[in-house]
Amino acid sequence: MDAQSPAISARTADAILAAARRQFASYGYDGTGLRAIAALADVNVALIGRYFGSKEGLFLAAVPPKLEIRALLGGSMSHFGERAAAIMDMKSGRGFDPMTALVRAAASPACAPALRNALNQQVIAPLALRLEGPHAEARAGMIVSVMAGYDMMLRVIGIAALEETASTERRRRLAAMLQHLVDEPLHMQDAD
Amino acid sequence: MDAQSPAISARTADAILAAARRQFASYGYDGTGLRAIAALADVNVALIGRYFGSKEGLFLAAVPPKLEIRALLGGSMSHFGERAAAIMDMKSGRGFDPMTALVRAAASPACAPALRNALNQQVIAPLALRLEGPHAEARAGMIVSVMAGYDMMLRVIGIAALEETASTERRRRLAAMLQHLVDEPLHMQDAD
DNA sequence: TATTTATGTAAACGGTCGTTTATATTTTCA
DNA sequence: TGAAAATATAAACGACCGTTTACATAAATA
Repeated sequence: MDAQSPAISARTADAILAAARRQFASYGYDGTGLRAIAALADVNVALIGRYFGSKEGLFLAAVPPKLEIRALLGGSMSHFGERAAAIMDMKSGRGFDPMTALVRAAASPACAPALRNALNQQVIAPLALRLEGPHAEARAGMIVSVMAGYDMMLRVIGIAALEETASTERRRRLAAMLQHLVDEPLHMQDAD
Repeated sequence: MDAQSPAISARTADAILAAARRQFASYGYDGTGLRAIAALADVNVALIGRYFGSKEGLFLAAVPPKLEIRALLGGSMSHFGERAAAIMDMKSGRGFDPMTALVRAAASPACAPALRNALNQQVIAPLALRLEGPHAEARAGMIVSVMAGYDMMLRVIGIAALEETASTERRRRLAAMLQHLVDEPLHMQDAD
């Protein structure tokens, strides 16, 4: 086989990817060690190097492809806020949450460029296509900002004011924020 | 002198604190090395240990005390959104920005608890006191979420959709988000 | 000046990290 | 079966980290 593309066992690669997603989402990029990923995947550390080249390569293969907003775009945009807020609230502790992984890894210089590109192409651009009215891209960016900030305060830092608020109350408020950005052209008609 | 409280030179301590703030805000907690801080402060590395005990001790002394919202609370709450958005937009590359430091450090387990406490006591609580109507704490938490998310997307990740939007346009949109949360009781009267 | 106190410095320690090298085991298939 | 390819492993490397120790200088004080 070609020396630059190592022998691949799909099962092993998937195990590594799954373990990496869990660790990156829980401990961020810097806080995650390759040995911990390998142990979780029940695999030797050196395999990570062979399969993904480097820690950065593994991160790029694991996290950015999972950043997408398609699940939120099914349905009418007049209920986008509710839909998005419901999904943001549903997150199970078990599964891998790409938004939390994004928030936890964003500060690492090795990740930021890839996350920026993935956000632009897989989230902001498709979302903007669904937004009517002017400044669609900017409003899409702002929608992502609100969701990321919410995730950061609720799950990464753990602000009591959010944690102790009833889930339905939190959802309603988040939904209003997001829907406001979707409907901005309507509001602007009776402003300045 | 007491063995537990080391000899202190206020000038040196301040130099270390200033350098630490710059580094933490630029590179996050994990991405900042004590040797880099020492070099920037023109000081020996060992002094950091003597003055602040540990890296975590230095961070706690440098960043959390700077997290406060007092500057935003001067004036009527009916213009809080505009005021906050203007200040968030004004950030110079030179100075130390505690909000960016927060976003960059939030993922590190050594920081999150202290940041949570500082946010609660120095930002959310005083802000909630100024909010009229129900759910003041939850709304204050949401206001902080929006500001942090905005900072993260604009400055830490660098989303083009926000960067390339005119500053006045960005400000207006952020201001509307924040003011919506301040005025929520008014909106709720003609909702459900 | 002599002695103590305050402050700063240099060097090393133990540990963890990402990565690499060299070797072993399993699988494929002619 | 036997050679070749694919896959996995163990061990080590060098670099950086936060921290500590032992020592040096400067300031203060008696």
